[in-house]
Amino acid sequence: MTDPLIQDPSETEEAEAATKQAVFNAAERLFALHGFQNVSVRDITAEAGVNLASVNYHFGSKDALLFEIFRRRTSELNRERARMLHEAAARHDGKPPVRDILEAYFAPPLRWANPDNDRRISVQFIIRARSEGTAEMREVLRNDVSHLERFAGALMAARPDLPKEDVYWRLHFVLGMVHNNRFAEFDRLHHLSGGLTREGDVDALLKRMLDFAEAGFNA
Amino acid sequence: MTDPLIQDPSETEEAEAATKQAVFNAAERLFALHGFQNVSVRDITAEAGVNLASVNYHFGSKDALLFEIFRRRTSELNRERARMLHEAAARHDGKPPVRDILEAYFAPPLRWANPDNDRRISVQFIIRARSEGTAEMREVLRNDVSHLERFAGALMAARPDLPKEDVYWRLHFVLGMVHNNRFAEFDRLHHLSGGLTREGDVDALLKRMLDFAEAGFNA
DNA sequence: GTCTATAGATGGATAGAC
DNA sequence: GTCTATCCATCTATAGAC
Repeated sequence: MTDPLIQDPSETEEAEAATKQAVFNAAERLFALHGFQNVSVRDITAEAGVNLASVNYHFGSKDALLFEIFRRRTSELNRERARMLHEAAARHDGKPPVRDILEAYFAPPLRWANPDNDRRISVQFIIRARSEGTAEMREVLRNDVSHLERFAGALMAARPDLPKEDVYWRLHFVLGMVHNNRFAEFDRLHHLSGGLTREGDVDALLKRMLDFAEAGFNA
Repeated sequence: MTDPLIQDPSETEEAEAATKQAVFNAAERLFALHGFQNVSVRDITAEAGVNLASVNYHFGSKDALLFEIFRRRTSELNRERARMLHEAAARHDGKPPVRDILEAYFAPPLRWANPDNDRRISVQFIIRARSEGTAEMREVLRNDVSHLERFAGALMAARPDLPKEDVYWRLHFVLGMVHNNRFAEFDRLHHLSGGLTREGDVDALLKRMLDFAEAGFNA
């Protein structure tokens, strides 16, 4: 690399990585805010400040870009949940109580959604993927139940007296609570309550969710 | 109307109404199953067995058709909920308990979703509208909180000891439980539970939801 | 690698014949 | 009122110049 005409490869890689990352971030943000079908490749490249062909060059296609964002974010989120569940198990001789299990599921997306957290937008992206995702993404969601199985198993161990059928249904209700935490729903609630509710206080929201879900689960 | 060449106007009106109704039904079904953006005017007219121009002739535009379905179905659903809430109040001297209030909110969409009910698809349409709706529809949802205010007020009367802020948050959690009742989520739950859960039994599902929500609300 | 220009496909809307 | 043919806008993807 003594030839001054040859650009430092690390610089080239960094520039390439920077463009790719700019596209990734802009796409995640726009998809999360406006929905998958309402955002065009032109919108993304304009937001990222790169040329129109960048999406296809770096990701292959719009759908492939969407899928890569989806895969990375769900993977990161579920890993964090699994880690918290593991820690809860370690604290309780392998048998954590219901509330600790639910906290391992609730806390990661709530922390991400903190107003001063960079990942705030990622939560909205993931929630949107659940209802607007492509067939490919829904297939992944449908088949990748492994992380949910860990939580279902932990709940059954915590409440061995409860029929498994009941555990699954109550888990379904708990999931509904999480998936409903969208910007639009918070806005509506804020409007309805005359400004009483403030979703910015994630610690308070986590406690509210846990109080409700724990009581419901142990009904 | 003695001239046999003049068609009976009621027949004409019926034919027109039949075409319009066919478009309405096909659109509701396709939108509910595949999402708003994934269904074209061509898909709708093909499904309805009418010509391509029918949508614009009878409804003005694709968006206007979408909005008309949305308006009619949400109106019908909320009227049924209001009626049940009114009946619950009549049964309890104007102060129904939490469980009866929640039942008035839960029961109508669950009854509609019964497998042998024609309105089964309408519930899915409404749920989809909440996340995929146009700006116009979301604006209606945001502003038309009147029916939710009735339920919030009833809950506050049932639990005057509870801070209003808590009532709103718990109502938010309850709404999440309802909005999560989609085909895709039921499929996923069915897959996860190894077939233990059967959402076809709406009476059993209503009881499960009420047990969970009542306990959560009274936590 | 970047960017422009454009191909190729799709969809909403409409004119005009019947 | 119905239906066909078509216009026009938009979008993804890509070829080719630099």
